[in-house]
Amino acid sequence: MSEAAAKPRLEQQLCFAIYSTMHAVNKAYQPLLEKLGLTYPQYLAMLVLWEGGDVTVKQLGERLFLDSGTLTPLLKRLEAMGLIHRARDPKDERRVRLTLTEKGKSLHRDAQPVPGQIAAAMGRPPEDLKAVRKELRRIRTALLDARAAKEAAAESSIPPV
Amino acid sequence: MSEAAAKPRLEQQLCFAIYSTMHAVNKAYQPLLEKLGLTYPQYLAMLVLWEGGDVTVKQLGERLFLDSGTLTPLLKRLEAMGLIHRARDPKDERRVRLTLTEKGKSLHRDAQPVPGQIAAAMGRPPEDLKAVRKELRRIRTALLDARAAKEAAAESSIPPV
DNA sequence: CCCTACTAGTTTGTGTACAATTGTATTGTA
DNA sequence: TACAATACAATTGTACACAAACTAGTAGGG
Repeated sequence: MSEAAAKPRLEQQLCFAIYSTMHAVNKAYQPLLEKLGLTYPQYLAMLVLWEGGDVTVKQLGERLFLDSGTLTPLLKRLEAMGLIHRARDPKDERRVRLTLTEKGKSLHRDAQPVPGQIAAAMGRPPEDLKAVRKELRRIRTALLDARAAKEAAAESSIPPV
Repeated sequence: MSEAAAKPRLEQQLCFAIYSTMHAVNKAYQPLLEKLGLTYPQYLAMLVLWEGGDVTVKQLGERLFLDSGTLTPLLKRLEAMGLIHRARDPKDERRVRLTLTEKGKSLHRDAQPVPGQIAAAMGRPPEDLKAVRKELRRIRTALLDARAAKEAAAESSIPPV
């Protein structure tokens, strides 16, 4: 008889909160990144490259938790924009090394205000958000580990632990 | 000279934590939902329909924070699977009402264990996750409000507040 | 009643995401 | 050296996600 049973379960799910907040984040970035000509995933890739040195596609994928199927077309677009250069590593032709062009490097300056504007839109000092960030990363790790454990168990007949 | 300046900024960003955790969530759901023949967004739509009554596309979009451009093809797939029925509302032909088929209703039973399995994979009792969920929803609202305020300001020459 | 504005949904085009497959290069091992 | 196993990236096919343009239906003011 209590109304609790009839109450929406959707809004009570953490996963949906992550899902819908991600969309809101994307929409918040969109007008800021539009000026730079970037999408949010493209911006993330540029963030990694701005941090330093040249990187392989695999290394970028490990940082962003994305595979080459997603990154290859994304990186081709960045290359077409003249922001990066893609070239097979002469030392290991399997790898593709990514380097910033001058245009790509100079875009870093234009992107400086972005994090601050997003933080402002979130409406709370970064300290308060640290706990959320930390917990999200713990969840991410837990979910990915559970997945990896299951895959390992499926491949070998040896049960995990 | 401090190493802090050289430290990766990507991992310090809450937005990236949301972004990458969302992907992990998606991957965690995938093997569970595969048995039901659903994707995660399709599952969310079914959750709303399972909650009760028939719903219009617009109402569903408000619940899921998705627009009709995303929902129309998704709902067509659910209809093709025989899970839902889509029909124009005779009272207002602009609206499309969504109703569950018997097959769609019976799928609810098969989906019962899913939330529990996901919660288990997250590796912490739901109480600990409530704070995160709450804060994410606050962030989502703040970002969407900021966006709405900007749109309103752009449309009228009257400055907001 | 007519005409305009508005609303709901569909379509189109671009850009992620990812599983699965393919192609090429490297490594390990007999 | 041969040659199987592995590793890295690209390709293919499916499914979101959203802006913008489009279609059709409704409501409101004259």
